Amino acid sequence: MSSASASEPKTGEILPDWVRPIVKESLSERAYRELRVALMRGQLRPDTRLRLRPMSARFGISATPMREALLRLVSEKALALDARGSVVVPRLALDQLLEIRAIRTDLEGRAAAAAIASPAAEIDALEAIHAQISQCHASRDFARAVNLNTEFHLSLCRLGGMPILYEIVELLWVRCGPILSHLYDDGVPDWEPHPHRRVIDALRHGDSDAARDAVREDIERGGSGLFAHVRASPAG
Amino acid sequence: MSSASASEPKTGEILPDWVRPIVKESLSERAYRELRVALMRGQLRPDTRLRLRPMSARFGISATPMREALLRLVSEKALALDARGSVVVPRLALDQLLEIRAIRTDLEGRAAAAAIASPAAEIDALEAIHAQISQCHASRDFARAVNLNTEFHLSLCRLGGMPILYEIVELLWVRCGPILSHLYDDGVPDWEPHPHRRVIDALRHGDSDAARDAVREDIERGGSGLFAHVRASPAG
DNA sequence: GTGTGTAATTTGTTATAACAAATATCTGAC
DNA sequence: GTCAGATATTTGTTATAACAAATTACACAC
Repeated sequence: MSSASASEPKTGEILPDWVRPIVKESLSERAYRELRVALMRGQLRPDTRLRLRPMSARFGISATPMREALLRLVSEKALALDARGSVVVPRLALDQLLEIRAIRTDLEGRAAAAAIASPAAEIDALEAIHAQISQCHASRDFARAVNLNTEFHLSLCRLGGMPILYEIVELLWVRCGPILSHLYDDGVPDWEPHPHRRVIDALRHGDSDAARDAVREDIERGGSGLFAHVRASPAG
Repeated sequence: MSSASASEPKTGEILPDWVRPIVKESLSERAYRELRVALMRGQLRPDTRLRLRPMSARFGISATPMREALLRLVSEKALALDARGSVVVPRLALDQLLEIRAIRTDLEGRAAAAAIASPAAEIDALEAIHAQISQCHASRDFARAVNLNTEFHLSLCRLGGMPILYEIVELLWVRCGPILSHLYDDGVPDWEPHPHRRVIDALRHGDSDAARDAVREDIERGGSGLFAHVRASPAG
């Protein structure tokens, strides 16, 4: 799927938008995709067991494509296998959360630096997302703020024009999905200016170093609410 | 598999070494692993088609686990699907090779910096690998040099103690596997001192910045032989 | 009540079969 | 020889069944 899939409309379409590439999606891919967005939206709680046959019944498909979808997410480590071989929603360990943050620092930082080449319209779109985030903060709609924050980071990452890097980062976000809903458990940070704003300004000024540093700071200082929902790392 | 698998013996084992954790490996996992090492060793040429039933016959298993193994490698982008849905060994595009190199710069650099905490024995092991590489250069055994070079980088990466980062980097190496055998097509670089050596020295001195910079330089200056075997990047 | 054994069910895994679409092979006309 | 068309085979996909191992349910003793 991937590169030929619906992920990147990208090229300026002349055709009316009901003309879209025929994507013949297999049953396993559809199940995969649905489970993936459910994960990213925090709709699957850690330790939830996803048994094969009940799941395939819920999706109205047979065991074979269901298993393919589940195993694919396992291979991406968005899901995991317990001792029995059952698929479960994994619980992040502290080590893992810290490591993911460090990797995101590198990769999202690089993407942000590369994003200074973006057309102004794309930067405007980024700013629009952040404006919505600010609104959600004001109205204390944290559930939506979480999803918008994810969208901000992934959109920025996409602007970097590095598809391989983007997919890696996206996988890292999926892995954090099950605990992302607790992002604001510590309350709304009162940074002034908000790092997102600094990113946007840096992009507008073509300052790649500033863009990189701003994202890095956003990653490093944010997300404190997640740590409470993380498993103490195993002894080893 | 991964975290519970055989990848990390790690903890100082007291038990005799014939006592090893019983790994009940499913048929699909075995096929997956074999294909993966074949890829990493460059034994599968780009554009090779891996048809489902012939492959399952070759492995002596049925189509179901064979398909699982193939689709898993597809999801890791170590393999790809052509228009027909057949699994093929992908041909890297120039953009992709450049992007992989950039990402490796970040991630292997971070791992190298983190590796300064490694015990001396591990650094010795790294040095031993590089010594073998030098021997291969002298005897012009490039096939082995390629594999040893991979081993050097992955071992260094493992020393960083960041398992998530390690797996990402390993996937990037697998993706380069099919063209890796051409690493020395441009001849043996006559860098003095070899960046590997600078890495080792930096680790011994606990100089994380130097370690990071040395790996980065190794990545950025090396691998020129690969570019001839890369597909011109698609227009978009 | 608590425990213990057995039976029934459910689990993941693998093999096999059915299906449509695509590919390959063959046949025959010219 | 070349080309057209029909047939046969092979392709990926999905469903179903068979299997062993694990889990659960349940009945019965104490």
